[in-house]
Amino acid sequence: MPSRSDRAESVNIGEIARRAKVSRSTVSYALSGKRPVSEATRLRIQQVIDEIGYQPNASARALARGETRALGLVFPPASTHYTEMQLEFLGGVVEAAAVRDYDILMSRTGAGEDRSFQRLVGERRVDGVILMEIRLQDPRVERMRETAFPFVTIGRVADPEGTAWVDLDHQGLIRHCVQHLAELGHERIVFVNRSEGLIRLGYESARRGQDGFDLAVEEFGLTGTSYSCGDDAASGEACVQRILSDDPGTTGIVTMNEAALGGIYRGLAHAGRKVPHDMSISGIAGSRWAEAVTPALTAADVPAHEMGRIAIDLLLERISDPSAAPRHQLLTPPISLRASTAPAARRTV
Amino acid sequence: MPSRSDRAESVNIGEIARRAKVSRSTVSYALSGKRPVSEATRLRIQQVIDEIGYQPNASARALARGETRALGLVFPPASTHYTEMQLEFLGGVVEAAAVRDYDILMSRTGAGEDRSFQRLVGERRVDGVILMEIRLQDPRVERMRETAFPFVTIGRVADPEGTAWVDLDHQGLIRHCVQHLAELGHERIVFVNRSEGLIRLGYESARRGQDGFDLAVEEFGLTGTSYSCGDDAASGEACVQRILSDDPGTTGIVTMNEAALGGIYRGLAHAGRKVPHDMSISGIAGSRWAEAVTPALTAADVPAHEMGRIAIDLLLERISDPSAAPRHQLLTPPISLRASTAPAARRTV
DNA sequence: CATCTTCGTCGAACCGATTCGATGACTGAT
DNA sequence: ATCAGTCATCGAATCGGTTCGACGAAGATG
Repeated sequence: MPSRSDRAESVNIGEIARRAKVSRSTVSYALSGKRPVSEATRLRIQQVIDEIGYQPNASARALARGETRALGLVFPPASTHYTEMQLEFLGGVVEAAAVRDYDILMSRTGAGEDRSFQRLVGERRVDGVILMEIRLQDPRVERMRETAFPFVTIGRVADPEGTAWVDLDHQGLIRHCVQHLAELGHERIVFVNRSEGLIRLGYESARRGQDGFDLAVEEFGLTGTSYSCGDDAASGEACVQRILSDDPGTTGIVTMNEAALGGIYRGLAHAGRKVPHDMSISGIAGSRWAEAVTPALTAADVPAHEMGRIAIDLLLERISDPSAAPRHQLLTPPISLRASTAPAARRTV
Repeated sequence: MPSRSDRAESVNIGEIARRAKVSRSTVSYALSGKRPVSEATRLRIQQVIDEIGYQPNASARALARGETRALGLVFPPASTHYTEMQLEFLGGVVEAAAVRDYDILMSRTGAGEDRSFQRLVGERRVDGVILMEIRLQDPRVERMRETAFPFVTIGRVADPEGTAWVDLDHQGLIRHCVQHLAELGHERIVFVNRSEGLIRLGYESARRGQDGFDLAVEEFGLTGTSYSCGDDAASGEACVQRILSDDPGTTGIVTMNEAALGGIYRGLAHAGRKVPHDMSISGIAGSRWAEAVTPALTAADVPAHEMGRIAIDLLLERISDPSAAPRHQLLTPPISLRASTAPAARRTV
């Protein structure tokens, strides 16, 4: 049975102090530079450190300093599928954090169950959190607002006043897609949104994308119908069948559902519709998904990696100066013209 | 200027003790149950806790207990693209860890630069680490072996003796794919591996998959050529062009490169080859990628989510009993027959 | 030469928990 | 009535750092 004293004998600051024949505080000051230390002792200390390979214990430091140098990334539970964009975003976050000497702690937060979330914030495991998958009305955001714990949202709530956030302008981007199709002469188009469930929950990108579609359809005087669609290929295929049976005269599809994209293409192929000759498609998607389909998708490329970096910067800003007004950033990436859109064919239905 | 005493006045165990009129140690015992506490005081303490919402500080607890209740996930740097499988795996890891009350700390480790890795292990931010993207000869593994820090590898090194790991049997799975094509009568097949760079680095799955292909081609008496291919659609398309110009008589493709899959299909479409009529394809891929292409890919579905769970279990085993012999698990998921393979056509070249 | 700084260093307190040994109250057996 | 044995609780030490106030020595100033 391990007794209290025979812990893993990690080298600690006391050991360094002893060997360098100085006090522990001097070692600390030599390392942090917060008070002057003579060149001679600094050298002696450094030598000892190099010799036995000392690295300060993170928990002890966190306790003493009152900051953990870790940030939380609260991402959605497994039920919803992950998208390329989320992964890309995660990479950006981790990378940007590492550069600034912060670690990223992952947390999944489900609907009611927020145990892991409580661990992060309540037990002060992190200095701030990034909330993903924001809903227009989001209880997590309300809670964070109350507790004054530093946070940033990816996506924005209905009333984002006083919160820091970074978001894609889904409304504007979808409007652009519609405009693009309208300019190509398409008149009967559809919108393939994400799943019914996400929309009902008030998932902000789905809602704002929907608004963008509805407004744009009216603005350009088109006929537009909307469909919700699960985040997988099979749902995409089924969705296309519905679309074509509802209105065989449809010539354009706008979508935000990158995971269903492969299925949408497959459904069209089965129905004998060629892209872009018989059907034009455009939307919002990570560039790798957009380029994985044939023909490649004309789409607004989500700069997910950069969004990760921005999120970190906004969050660190909140942490270092909590009293400053929160900033935000609304991104509008340009639409990459690829091969999936073409002028509307003169159809004689 | 904030002075030392006006920290964020988080409620601490002392505050609880004061209000409940007991000592701090009693509060601690009431919470941990490591010593008996009378029902009356336990209730009083619990009441105070509920009232002012106390949660023990993680850093302090980590320092006192000598364990952080966090695990590190060391994943590859951004240069290589992420695959569906990695994301799925990450989800499995985070979920399994959460269930066991552990958090996951992310770290990217590049070739030489292992600053973030040092933070995790050297500063004892975590109790153990999971290493991804293992190479046959992996310096990280050697280092971990020496330091006796608990770890698990995803994928196994050339000599995995004495390490805990979970891996896909790439060699066996690729052999199965080849066998499947051989049984369908294909005689001239190719292998589309991952990128040249990864193979050269000794990336274990790429190497073992290659071995599987080479051995199987010999075993079944086929003609087989291997190609390396970047992790993106464009590379996949280019690769198909090379394949068809090198040997137009090729009728089967086996691949481990899920990110290039879309490009492979596109290249075949451009060349006028129909899948599976003119060309059969099978391989190893996450089921979502396999089903995103048309026709859907006959492939060994990577149980990435489950691998994450297994990795956590193996790691926690190492942590709780470092002296026990490390265990491992080699997974051989069955091949899902989808629509991308068919009997070889009688070609008259 | 006494006084005032400045510099370098030290000891002690502190961060917020856990855990060990000790102590006092109560119970039950003798 | 006494003594041993539980049971509940407390105080103090500890984990490994950081930071504050103090203090002695050296150099500058008058």
